[in-house]
Amino acid sequence: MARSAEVSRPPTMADVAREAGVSHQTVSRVLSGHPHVRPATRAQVTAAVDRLGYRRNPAARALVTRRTRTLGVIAVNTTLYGPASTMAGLHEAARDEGYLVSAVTLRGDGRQGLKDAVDHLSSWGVEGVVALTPQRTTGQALARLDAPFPVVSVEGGDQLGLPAVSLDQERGARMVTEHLLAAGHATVWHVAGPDGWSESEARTAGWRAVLRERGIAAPPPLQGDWSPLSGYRAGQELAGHVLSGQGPGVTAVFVANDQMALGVLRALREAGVRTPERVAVAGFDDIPEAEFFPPPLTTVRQDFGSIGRRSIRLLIDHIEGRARGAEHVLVEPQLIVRGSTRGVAEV
Amino acid sequence: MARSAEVSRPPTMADVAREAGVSHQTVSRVLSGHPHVRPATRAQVTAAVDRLGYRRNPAARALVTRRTRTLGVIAVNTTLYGPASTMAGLHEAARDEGYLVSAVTLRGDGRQGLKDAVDHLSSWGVEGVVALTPQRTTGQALARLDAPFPVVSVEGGDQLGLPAVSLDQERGARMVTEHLLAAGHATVWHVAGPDGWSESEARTAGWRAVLRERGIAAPPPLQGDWSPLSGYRAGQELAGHVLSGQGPGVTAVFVANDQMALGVLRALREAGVRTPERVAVAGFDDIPEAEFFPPPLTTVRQDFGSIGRRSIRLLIDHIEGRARGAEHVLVEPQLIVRGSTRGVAEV
DNA sequence: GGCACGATTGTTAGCGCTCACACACGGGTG
DNA sequence: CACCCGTGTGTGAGCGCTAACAATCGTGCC
Repeated sequence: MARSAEVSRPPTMADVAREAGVSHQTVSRVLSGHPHVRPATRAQVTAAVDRLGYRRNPAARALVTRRTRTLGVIAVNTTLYGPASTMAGLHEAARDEGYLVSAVTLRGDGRQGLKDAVDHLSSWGVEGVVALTPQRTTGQALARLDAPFPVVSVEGGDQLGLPAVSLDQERGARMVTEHLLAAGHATVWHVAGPDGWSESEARTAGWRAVLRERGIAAPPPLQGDWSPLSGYRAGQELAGHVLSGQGPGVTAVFVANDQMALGVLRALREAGVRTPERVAVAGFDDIPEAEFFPPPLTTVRQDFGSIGRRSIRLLIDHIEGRARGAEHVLVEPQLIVRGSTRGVAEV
Repeated sequence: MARSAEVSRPPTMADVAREAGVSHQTVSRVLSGHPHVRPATRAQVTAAVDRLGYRRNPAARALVTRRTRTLGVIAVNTTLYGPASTMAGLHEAARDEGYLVSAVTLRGDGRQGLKDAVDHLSSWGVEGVVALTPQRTTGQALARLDAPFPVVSVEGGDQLGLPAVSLDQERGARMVTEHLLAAGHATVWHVAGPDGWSESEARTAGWRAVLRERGIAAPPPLQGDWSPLSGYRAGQELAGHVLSGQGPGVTAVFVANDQMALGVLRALREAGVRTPERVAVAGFDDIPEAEFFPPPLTTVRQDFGSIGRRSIRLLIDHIEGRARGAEHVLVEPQLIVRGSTRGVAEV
C-alpha cells in the first residue's frame, strides 16, 4: 500500500495510472470494460486498483457523462404492507439495473407537497421518478407537473397521460364478487375504500359491474378509509342489518382491503354474527396476516413486488429511450380462497 | 424565456451570471446564502435563476466539495411493519437535514450479501450508512467490514463497537411480564423469536430476568420465527398444555411479536381456549392490526419512526464530526394494555 | 517493400461548480 | 491625509473523470 504520501485522500484514477504504469485513460478503459485493451495491461490495472483500493468517483463521472444513474420514488404512506412491498420490488429491480433509488414521502397535501418532493429529488439529479400516488388529485397534480424527466405512475388511475403500472383492480374485484355469487349468495354487499382513491374506485366499479351484468341490484356500498377501525364501524352497520333482518339480506360482503376486513370481522363477531356461516367476508390485498384472521380471509392477492419491478423497468425504458408514450402495464390479480367465504366454519 | 440558443441543455451557472450581469461566483454566493451580497444583486440573480429555471448541478458540486450529501440504508426485510416504519422515519429525518437517502435490501446471507450492499452504496459515494441488521451474525459482519464511512447500527445488538440506536427491548419485555404477573398470573409463558436475532434474545432476556427476580420458575420458552404460522404452531402446543392440565398452568403468554401472537390467538381459539379468560396473551410491536385482533392485543409499542429519526441524526453527527465513538441510543418502549390481558372479555 | 488498417495506448480538453485569492470601494481612525 | 479594515465583487485554478482525437505499433496484402 506504499504510495506517495498525500494526507489521506482517496486515490484517484491518476494514482492508479501511475501505480500501473499506464495512462489514466487506460485505467478508465479497463474500468468501463472497453474492448481494445491488451489482457496484460488490463491485469496490471486491475492489480493496481486492488492494491490501492481505488473506486471511481461517481460525482466526476456524473459530471462528464451527464448521467447520475439515480432514480426517485415518491410515495404516500410507505409503512403499509402494499406500498412497502412495492418499494422493495422497486429497489431490487433498480439495483439490478445498476441504478440507485431514493425515496421521498409526500408530506402535506397534493400540489405543494408533490412539488417539494419532486424538487428535492430533482436537486439530486434523478433521471426519472416512480410515483405511488393512489389518490386521484395527487395523480392529476403529478400529470400536470411537467417534470424535466420521465415519470411512471403506479396505481395512479388511468387517465393521466403518464406511463403507468397497476394491478388490474377491477378484475380483482370481479373475481371476488363472482366467487361470492357462485357460492350461492343472492347479492354481495361492499365496504368501499375512501373516495378519490383510484384503487377504491376501481374495486367498487368491478363489484358493481358484476352485479349489473347479472341483473342483481347492488346494495348501497358502505365506506371506510382503509383502516381497521373504519372497517369495524362498517361491520357494526352490517351486523345491524343482519340482526334486524331488514332490506336485502346481508350474507356476503366484499371489503375493499384486508385491514378493513379485519375490522368488519371483529364487529360481526362482537354482534354474534358468525363468519362464514351467517355472513361470508372477503378482502383485498392478501396481507401476511390475512391467513390468520378469524376466520382466515378470502382475498385478492396483489403481487406488489412485481408491480415495483415492472415500474422500474418501464421507467428505465423511458430514460434510456427504449419506450415513449403513456402505455399502461396491468398486473394480474389472484383470488385466494380461504375460510371466510367457505361453507364450512374454519374456526 | 428567450435565451441564447443552445440545443436544449440545462442552463449553467454561467448562463445565469450572463443573464443577471454578474460573475458566476456571485451567482454561487447567492445560491449558497453567502452573507456579503448586496440585496439588489441578490434580487437580480434570483430573478435570473427563476427566468432560466436554473438548478445547480449536484454532480459538479459534489466533485468540488467532496460531499455528496447522500446516505445509505441497508435493511433485510423492509416489507414488515417495523422496518418499513423505521425507514419512513429515516427518510423523513434525512430529507429535513438536506440529505438524500438510498436503501438497499440485503440479498443472500451474511458476509457476501452485506459486502455487495455496501459496495453498491459505496460506488454512489454515500457518506454514511444506517444498517438495520437485527441478526447477530449480520451485525458482526458489519462491524468487521471496516467501511470507509460511518455506520450506525439499528437493533443490531450491543457489542458491535458501532454507534447504535435501538428500542430498549429488554425493558419492554420486562414491562409486559410484570404487567401479567401483576394481574395475578402465577407465571408467564413465552413464545420467543428465532435464535440469532438480537431483538429476540433481548425480549427473552427481559422476560427471564423478571421471573428470576421474583423467584418464579420460568417455563420452557417455545420458539417461532416471527411469522403468524409459527405462532399458530406454538399456540397449538400451549393449548395442549392447557387442556391436559399438565405442568405449571398456562394462564399467561408473552409472545415475542404481534404477528406470532395472532397465530397463538387463533390456535387457542380453535382449541376452545378462551382469551383472556382462560389464557392472557400479550405481544410486542403494536402493529396497526393489533388493536383489532380477537381480542385486541396487549403489546409493547415501538416508536419505529423515532428510531429511524434518531439513527439518521446520529449518523449525520458522525459524518459532520459532531460525534465519535460507539454510543448507544436507547428508545423507550410503551406498554399498551388491551383486552387480551384484561380480566374481562372484550369480545 | 510499402501502405492500409485495426489494435492499443496516450494527450488534450472540458463537464459545472466552489475555493482561494485579488481587487475596488467607502468610511472610520490616528 | 495616509492607512486599515470590512464589504462587495471578479478572476483563475482545479475537483476526477470521460470523450474526442492523435499517435504508435504491428500485421497482412498487393
